[in-house]
Amino acid sequence: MNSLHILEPATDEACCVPASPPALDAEDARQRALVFKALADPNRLRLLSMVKAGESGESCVCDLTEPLDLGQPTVSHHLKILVDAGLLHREKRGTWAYYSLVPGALERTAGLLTGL
Amino acid sequence: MNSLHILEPATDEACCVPASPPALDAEDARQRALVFKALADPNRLRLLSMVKAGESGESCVCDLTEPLDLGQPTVSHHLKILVDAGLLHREKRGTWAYYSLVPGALERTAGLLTGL
DNA sequence: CAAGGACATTGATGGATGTCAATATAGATG
DNA sequence: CATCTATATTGACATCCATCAATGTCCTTG
Repeated sequence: MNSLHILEPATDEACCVPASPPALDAEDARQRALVFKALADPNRLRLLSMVKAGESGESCVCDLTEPLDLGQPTVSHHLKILVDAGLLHREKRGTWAYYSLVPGALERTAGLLTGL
Repeated sequence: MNSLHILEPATDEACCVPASPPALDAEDARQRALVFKALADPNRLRLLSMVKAGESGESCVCDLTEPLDLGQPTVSHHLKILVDAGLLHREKRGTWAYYSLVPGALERTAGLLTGL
């Protein structure tokens, strides 16, 4: 906090009362930043919205590759990042890999923001 | 969507019905990604939480520099990114620059997620 | 078993990003 | 005006990241 909530000493030193302990320790911040890193790419946001919009709740890579203007390896790479961030779930059935939203993941991530 | 919600044609082609139009056009996705890019750094998350925790709702750079383990120019740089993203507000009073949360910004950003 | 298809992995590359040291700016103060 | 202090800006540098081409893996099907 800075100390103008009651008064300043009237002399100098009006500022620079080091803010309360960071309120978010370095490790916690690092963990949360990982999720936002996963969201910090336009194509990954589009992937999430496409998976969410899919009627069955699932989409396979080939469904997702064409609408974006990206190669298949790039889409696989983005999907892996979203899975690692805990936002998407991956299930391999036969030749295809089906991706679906992890239930509640978007809401929990939203809570990371409002609960800062 | 992929067509297993009722049945597969039993033959081939079970997959690869290109997902509905991306549900999020490229430009919209790019804009949203900008906000999440601003959040995708541990030190910026800590800055946000410190500003929010400040009793007066404001913090100056010198309040924020010490708790993090960063130089002053680096903190100024991060703060600028948060301002550009529309998350923080900057007001210069005298020698000091006071940063405060833009009211509702975190909630609106959270809405970007749940409303994907 | 051979061939083909769906997806993942690897390696390379250009571009973005976080950090710092040095410097600039601008307000306060003597 | 000269100096000090708080903050911003610039330039450099190392690292990370998005993308692609090439290749590998695994399943299916003939």
